[in-house]
Amino acid sequence: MTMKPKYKTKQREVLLSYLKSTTGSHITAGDVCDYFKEQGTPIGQATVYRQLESLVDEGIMNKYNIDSNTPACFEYMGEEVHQGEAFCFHAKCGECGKLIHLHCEEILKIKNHLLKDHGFVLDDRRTVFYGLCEDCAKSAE
Amino acid sequence: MTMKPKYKTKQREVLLSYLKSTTGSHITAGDVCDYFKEQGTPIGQATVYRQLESLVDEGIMNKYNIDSNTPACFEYMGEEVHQGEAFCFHAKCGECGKLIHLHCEEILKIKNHLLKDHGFVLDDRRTVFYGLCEDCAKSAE
DNA sequence: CTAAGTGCAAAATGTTTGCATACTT
DNA sequence: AAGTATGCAAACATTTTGCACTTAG
Repeated sequence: MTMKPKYKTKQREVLLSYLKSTTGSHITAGDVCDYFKEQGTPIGQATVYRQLESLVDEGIMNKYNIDSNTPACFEYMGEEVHQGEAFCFHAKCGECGKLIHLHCEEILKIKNHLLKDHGFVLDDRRTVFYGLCEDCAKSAE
Repeated sequence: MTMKPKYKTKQREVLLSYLKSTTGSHITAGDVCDYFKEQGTPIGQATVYRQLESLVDEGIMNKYNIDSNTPACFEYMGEEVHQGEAFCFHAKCGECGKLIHLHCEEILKIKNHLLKDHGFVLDDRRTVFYGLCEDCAKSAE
């Protein structure tokens, strides 16, 4: 577990506040950099990347790797401790790129199955289901 | 669907034959390039990437994006037509990198659930479950 | 005062592209 | 002959790193 002490810097504070404001949607490191640049208070990209990485370690942010060659997606998860209670899966449409949040109980079954029958501890926050959303599935066929 | 006519070139043949020999494991584009270089019969990396991409479109190979900043993983799926019948999910250990193949029926339930309740057509071949394998889960705690 | 964070510019990586040449059909 | 594929090198985009400097504890 990467859990070194954390300094409360101005950048981290401002970042965190902005990230919180994006709750429910997804942003890339680039988006974050752009935002602060436009605000006239730019933050070094190295800092953005490093903070984002820390926040993922801390469980405050989630990181999704949709495709190689596509920037990683981050999502604010809240600063409370998530002890395996909160769960949130994502389904990503490979066609239009839409990202669907799945909070339903059904999904938990698969988690239990993986654990019991495969000894595999599923990480809700890092798993993405790929496929086609309703709209794209229709127009595809 | 990207399905242009395909020429039967020497590179494609040799590639396909090698890829077939890797059935059951995973390789990166770099691995493929290295292999042929070592064999003394190098293939241009552009060709490797382009063929790999075609093969994915054709359903002969699968592509997995484990992490950004990590090369994409490819897996040989066979040249027979897979019409939604064959299914194969993967669980990836975020710790040791082990990749587990899941062929069990249980997993199909989630596919149906996503379809019925979310209108989402799950792509078996592109979805990867992230988490911890049995061994790593143990040593982690 | 020490450890950690910042920011810049420079690597590093993986993947894609332009283009002239060679091969398939 | 027409349409693809190949391969090289250059281009790209994202992410990481080295290093001197600043800041938090």
